[in-house]
Amino acid sequence: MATLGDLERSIMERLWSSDEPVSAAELRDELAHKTSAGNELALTTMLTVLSRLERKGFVDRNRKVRPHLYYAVTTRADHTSELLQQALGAEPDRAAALAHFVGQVTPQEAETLRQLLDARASESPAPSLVDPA
Amino acid sequence: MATLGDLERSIMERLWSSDEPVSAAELRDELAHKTSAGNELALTTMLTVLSRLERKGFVDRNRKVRPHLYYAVTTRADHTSELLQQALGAEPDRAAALAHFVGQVTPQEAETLRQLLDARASESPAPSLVDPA
DNA sequence: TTGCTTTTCTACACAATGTAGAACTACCGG
DNA sequence: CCGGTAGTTCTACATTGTGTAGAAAAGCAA
Repeated sequence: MATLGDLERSIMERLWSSDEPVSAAELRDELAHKTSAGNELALTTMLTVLSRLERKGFVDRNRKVRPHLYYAVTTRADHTSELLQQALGAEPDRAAALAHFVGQVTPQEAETLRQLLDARASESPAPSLVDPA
Repeated sequence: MATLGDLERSIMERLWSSDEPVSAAELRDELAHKTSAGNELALTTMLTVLSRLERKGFVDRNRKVRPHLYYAVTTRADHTSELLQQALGAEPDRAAALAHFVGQVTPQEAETLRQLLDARASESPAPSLVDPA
């Protein structure tokens, strides 16, 4: 999975924040992302980056309407989960890494994790990798 | 925390695999990292990359001995843990992300996590963020 | 002091990303 | 059907990170 640049990430954050497809112009206005010189981004910049995100598989768009409307393909949680998997993937001693991780997580999150694990345990005995909703 | 390129990662993997400081020449031989043309890496390439890793804070070296000896500053588990934290850090709904994550982890790892959480729970009531060994 | 070993400096190619103008396309109103 | 405007794609350039390594400098042993 490709990684995201700063602008790309801002855009994804915005797209993830709602399911409503938005136009490039809306995005530019909402982001109010300032260029180094302080000006607002050119619309073409938005369009370029959105195209790249599309190519990377992060967004899709409705081309039937005239200002094309863009939306995220996956959820942010999905993405984060992938990042987590990826971080762990390179690790030969996953248990050790998990140990460190658990050691750094907040108590609330520890509790959340415990509950999630319990829920998981009580599910189908054949554990799926794609967690069926 | 900066990210690592392919060669940088290979080097870190090697350094993480043992506590013995190694020279650039040893690293080059052990890695047997082939350049696109199939030749072995030039020693200077190793040295360049090691310097960059040093600048990034991933490695340090003993400059008192003549072939400088390099070693990793942190452990791999540490690094992975940071990656995990980082992945989670950008996520506003951490619980949701953790849910996805737990849903994708292997059963063995789920068990590991459960044990780690239990161990954690039985520790000092004031949870530290740096898990005291 | 000289010559070899080792390190640092400098350099270049290539990809990703931010940025945007130029050129093209589609559609609405006449 | 046609032109004009809104909107999209093409092309382009700067910057940065990484892989790669030669040239130059530095340290050291004989």
